[in-house]
Amino acid sequence: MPKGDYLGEFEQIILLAVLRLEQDAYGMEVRREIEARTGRDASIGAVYATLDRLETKGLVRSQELAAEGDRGRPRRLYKVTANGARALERTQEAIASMWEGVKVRGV
Amino acid sequence: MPKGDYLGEFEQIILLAVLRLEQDAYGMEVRREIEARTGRDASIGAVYATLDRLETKGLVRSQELAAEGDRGRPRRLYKVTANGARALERTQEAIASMWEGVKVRGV
DNA sequence: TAGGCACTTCTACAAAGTAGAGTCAGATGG
DNA sequence: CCATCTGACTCTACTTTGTAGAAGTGCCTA
Repeated sequence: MPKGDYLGEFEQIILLAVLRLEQDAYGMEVRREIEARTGRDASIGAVYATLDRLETKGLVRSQELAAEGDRGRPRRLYKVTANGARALERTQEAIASMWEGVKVRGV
Repeated sequence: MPKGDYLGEFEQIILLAVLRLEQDAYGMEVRREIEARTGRDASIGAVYATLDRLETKGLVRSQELAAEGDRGRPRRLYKVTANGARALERTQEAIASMWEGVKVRGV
């Protein structure tokens, strides 16, 4: 059974947002995606700090993209690494195995 | 959409273990359940500290149970409160909504 | 009465979560 | 052209969670 570490709750959310956004995964957009999907109003600082930490752990990697025609400064595009995907799976499996057969009220 | 706070990763695991164990949810057993289900070898200190914090937040409540015929000191039995159940649902829903339609490798 | 077992408490520190002010680069417009 | 608006990212600082392991408690047994 899995050894190694698990992702924090917000780390999972961020990683999933990056996965969903594919070519569009930069900080501000990640934040918007989370807001759109879950209604959770994460502060921009929280998002970037978490992306940073995930990058340090090798779970995402990023590349700066010069602003083409766009306004403002260049954006930093994120992508989930293979390790990131694995960590996501591992974490989700652990939680799923705890949910198995559990009923909490109507669910 | 949900406002309010979300459970940490380990908090979810602990809460689920307490739910599963029903009448048997005391510290050491919670730890064993997690080990059995997920293979995760949580330290006993981690388990109790988390149960404590969940109790402070009103997500579980506990009662001391005198050891009847059993050996050792009395055990402290935990139960998930209605708020605890709600927090669990909220957190799980948020993560599920982020997973929706996402494919990570074979999954 | 020294140890051992089953459990809980305590202490201390590392990692994750969070907010918000600050900075950067262009766009707008008075 | 300077003020300020917008979209984006960086930094700083602090709180909450996660984690380990030693210490304490109460009973049991050699």
